[in-house]
Amino acid sequence: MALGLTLKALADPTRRDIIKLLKEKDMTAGEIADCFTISKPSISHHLSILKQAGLIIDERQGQNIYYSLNTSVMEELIRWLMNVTRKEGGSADERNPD
Amino acid sequence: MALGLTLKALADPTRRDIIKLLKEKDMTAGEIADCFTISKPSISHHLSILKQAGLIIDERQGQNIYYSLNTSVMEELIRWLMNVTRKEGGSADERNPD
DNA sequence: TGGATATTTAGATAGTTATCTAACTATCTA
DNA sequence: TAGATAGTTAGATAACTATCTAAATATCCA
Repeated sequence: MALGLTLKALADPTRRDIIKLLKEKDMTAGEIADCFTISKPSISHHLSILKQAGLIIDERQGQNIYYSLNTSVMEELIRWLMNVTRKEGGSADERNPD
Repeated sequence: MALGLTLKALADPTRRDIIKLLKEKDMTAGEIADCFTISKPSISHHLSILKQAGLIIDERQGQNIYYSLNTSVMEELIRWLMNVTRKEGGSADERNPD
C-alpha cells in the first residue's frame, strides 16, 4: 500500500512544488512556506503528508526543522511504472514487483 | 497540469488494479467490472478518469467498448520522477522538463 | 526563567471524490 | 421494430482533503 501513499502525496500540485524546491537544496519549514502564498499550517500539513509517504525526511537543528528529499520511494514508483509500461519479456525477477 | 491528472488517476487502488489488468490484455468495460465487487457505474467512473488522464484508450466494437493501456503518459511521469530523483549534472535538455 | 522565534496541532469549513441506485443511450438480433 | 445486452449519465450521499485561524509545543538566548 506504500504506492498509494506515494501517489496521493504526489497528486497535489503544492506538494510537487515542494519536492521541486527540495531537489535544489534542503530547506527549513519556514523557508519552504515563504515560497508559497498559503499559510504556514497548510504547508506543515503538506510536509506531514510527504513525510508520511517517505518522500521527504525531517531533521531538527535547533529551532529549525530541515527537510530533504528521499528519492528511494520515487525510485520504487519508477520501477512500478516501468513494470506496467513494459511490453512482456524480461526475467522472472523483473515481473510483478507489486 | 497533465501530470496532476495522471497522478490523481493513479492514486486510487481500484484504478491501479484496472491498469494491471489492462497490462495483460485489452478488455471490455464489462469484463473489467466483473473483476471487481463494486458496481458497474463505479467502474465506468474510474474508466472515465483513467481515460481523461490519457492512461487508457477506448474503442467501441459493436456492443462492447474495449479498453487498452496507453503507456506514453506513464513514460512522461517516469521522466518527471527521474528528473526529480537525479543528482545534478546532465545536459540542458535533461533539466527541468516540468 | 521569560520572551522571541519556528513549527506543529486542533478544530472548523468548503470543496472534492468514490460509491450507490435508477434511468438513459447505443448496438445487435430475431 | 421490439427485446436483450453493454455501457454511461444523473442525482444523492458519506467520506476525505485542503485550507484557514487560534492555540500549543519546542528551542534558543538574554
